[in-house]
Amino acid sequence: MSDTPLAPSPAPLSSAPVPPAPAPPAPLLSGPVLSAPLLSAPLLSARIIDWFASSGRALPWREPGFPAWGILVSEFMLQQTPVARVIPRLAEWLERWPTPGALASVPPGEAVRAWANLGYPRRALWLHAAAVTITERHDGVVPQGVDDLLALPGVGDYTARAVSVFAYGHRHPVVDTNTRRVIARAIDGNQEPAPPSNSRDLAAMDRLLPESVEDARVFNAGAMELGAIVCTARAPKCGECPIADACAWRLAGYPAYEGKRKAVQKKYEGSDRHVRGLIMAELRAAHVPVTRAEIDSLWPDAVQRERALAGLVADGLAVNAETGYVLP
DNA sequence: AACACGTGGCG
DNA sequence: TCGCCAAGTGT
Repeated sequence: MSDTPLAPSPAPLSSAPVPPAPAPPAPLLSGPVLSAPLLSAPLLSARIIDWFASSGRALPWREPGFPAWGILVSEFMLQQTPVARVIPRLAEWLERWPTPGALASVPPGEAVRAWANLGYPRRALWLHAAAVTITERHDGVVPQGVDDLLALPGVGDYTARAVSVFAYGHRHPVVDTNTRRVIARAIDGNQEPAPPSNSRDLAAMDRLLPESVEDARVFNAGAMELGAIVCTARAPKCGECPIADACAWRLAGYPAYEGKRKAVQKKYEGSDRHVRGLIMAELRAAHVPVTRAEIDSLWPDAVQRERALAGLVADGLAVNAETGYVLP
């Protein structure tokens, strides 16, 4: 299946993802990029809401009655970690620590250990610290307001809004990387969004947000879901998209992205992050202090090794005990 | 604003 | 194979 005689191969303008399967659309717009949706906002949101009801995934945190604490934990775990890897860890976590108070009562290192290989272990530390704050300052109840949530460590603008909306049903725009891509394509006619700008992105989402509190919640989730499983970064499935006929990017003929490229992710192999990861894996696995000798055996370059270890200590992820290093 | 920060799966 | 990407946050 290596030869594709049918491939039209029209001079690749860039390395941009090939326009989705059902090749370029029928009528191309000749004019400039649109500044408003072709579909009225209510019509567009209704399409996404209906599509979400029929095609959205049944994820744990979408189950009726899923606790606010569970939503908060899931949002922490989902920061830069794929859904499939989060699901089993989340279940374990909530079984062990069903409330913020339960988590707050154990040392932070326990949270880091249970975080396992989800990546970015500082999130486990932040989640533990958030549980402590919730326990001490909010009577053990996850706060509902965006400002209170924002004050928690590790909770930024996305997570604060997501919890307020998905756990409590408040009406706010929620913008994540998926939503940004959907808006960039469907509304702005661009393959990729411009670099994130909080005020701009929230305003854009706010213009589409249904008035009804319940519709707004579902629309927020639906826009994210659409970006996650249909309007994907690499090979969007426009054939499955509920708003394909109104998509500005599609109607413009899938122009390649022109704007600023997002910084290329630095190579992981051999990086400081790599070394930190090796040390953290060792600390998680050990139930007695990890000796210097053991740490030294993890990575040959002493300078880089020390930098990584010092960084972990500075971040509070490792503690220098009498006989070696331990989780906090 | 640009970068650091883990880990693994997929095309 | 290897670069891109994944429900971001903090500095």
